[in-house]
Amino acid sequence: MIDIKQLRENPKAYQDSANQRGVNVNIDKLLELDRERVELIGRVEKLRSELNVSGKPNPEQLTKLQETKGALERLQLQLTNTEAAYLDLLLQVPNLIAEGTPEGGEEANRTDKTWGERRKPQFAVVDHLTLSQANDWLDFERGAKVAGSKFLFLKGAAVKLERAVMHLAMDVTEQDSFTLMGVPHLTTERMVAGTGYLPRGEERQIYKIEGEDLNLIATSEIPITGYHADEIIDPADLPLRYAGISPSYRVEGGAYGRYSKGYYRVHQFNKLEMYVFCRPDESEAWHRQLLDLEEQICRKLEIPYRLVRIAAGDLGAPAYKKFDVEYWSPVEEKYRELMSCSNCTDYQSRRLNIRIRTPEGRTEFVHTLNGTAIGFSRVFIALLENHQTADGKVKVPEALQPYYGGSEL
RNA sequence: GGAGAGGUGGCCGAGUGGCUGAAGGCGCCGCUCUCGAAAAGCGGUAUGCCCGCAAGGGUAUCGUGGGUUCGAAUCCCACCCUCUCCGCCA
Repeated sequence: MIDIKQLRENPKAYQDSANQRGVNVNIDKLLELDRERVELIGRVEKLRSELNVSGKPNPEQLTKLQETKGALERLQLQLTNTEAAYLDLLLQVPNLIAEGTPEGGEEANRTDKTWGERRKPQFAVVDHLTLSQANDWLDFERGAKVAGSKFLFLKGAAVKLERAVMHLAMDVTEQDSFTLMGVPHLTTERMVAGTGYLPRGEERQIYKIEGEDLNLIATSEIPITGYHADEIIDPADLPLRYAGISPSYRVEGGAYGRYSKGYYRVHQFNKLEMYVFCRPDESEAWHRQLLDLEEQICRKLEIPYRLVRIAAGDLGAPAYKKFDVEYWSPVEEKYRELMSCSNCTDYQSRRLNIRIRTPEGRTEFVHTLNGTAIGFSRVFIALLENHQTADGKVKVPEALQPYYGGSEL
């Protein structure tokens, strides 16, 4: 959610943001509803103050009060309707866009940095699906039998590799003062929407439990954001850093195609997610820090990568500024998404009411940021493709060997 | 899942229809006293929204949502959560 006061002052910035993101929102309509709402609030509260008399009224006064009450009820109904329409629209307004964000869609994403040697092996690198099936690491057929397509069983060395990679990343984040978190894997709709995910509708990414206000999380970002919902945090406790480990459940409706084969896009994968609550003036610095940690993890795993600044049209509603880390795929001969890292400023904290008390005694919304430490499905692909040997083995990167307990799989 | 008890401000805790945003205490912040501190005394100490340049005013909030009433923390209904006991269970 955005700040209506800021929107009143600078409606154009919000309309521009929506337009650039390709979000269809009518800011003028919102402002109109806002004016209507304020006017109604004024009238409703005036009537209320007339009703707020204490003591026993005489019969004459009683008649008058009953009339006022009737008028209030009619106005109140109007206000409720206006307020609902207003809120509905307000919640659709995306965050502002950071300065320096490339305009345009995905094609406008800008590479900011490239690291690592892209391998050009003498042999044909086998894709992860073929290699995994040959070694019985991933079983999609039985995954489909048990739960449907895009579900899988992870087996043997793949399970050990997952444990090792997670453990390594947990150590990296913990050394940087992140508190490791196990989280509820189901949350209420308020938490889903508050984090900026759409719990229903066409674009829905979230599985819902029938008959209950519970949804499977698409990332631990959702319960972690909710962790501090409705709290006023002592600024001395900031930044609050968490690394949440959990499965991510995603509907991925219709998102098939050539590049989403195998483990790349599935309904469930395990993830370690970094999350920061910080003071508004520090979010820019924390964004860089999160990105740096993501790079550290890639380097330890010896995965060649590049940093991409996400263009306006490719930004989700909560993100003010976003980078992706993309791994080099020798199979596809291109870079593909591995991690992402967003500064959501006060978009999520407003929705979930997470504030600090300033030294002047005022309250202010915190800023929130998130970044992938490990999304195992894609890390698995990146490792298999980049550390494959001519004889169809996979070399374990040096930093990972102590965690894995071996040098190849 | 069943039975019972309960949910009031940062915390404890009064309050069963009318001036109660809410007694009292603790904590916290200021001031007085002191060389300083403690103690004591005095004062202050929720959040959202609306109007206002401001001072200030208005309104809402006593788990949540509805209802009764001129008026609800107090009465009624539904739901949520916590505690105790029973059942079930990794």
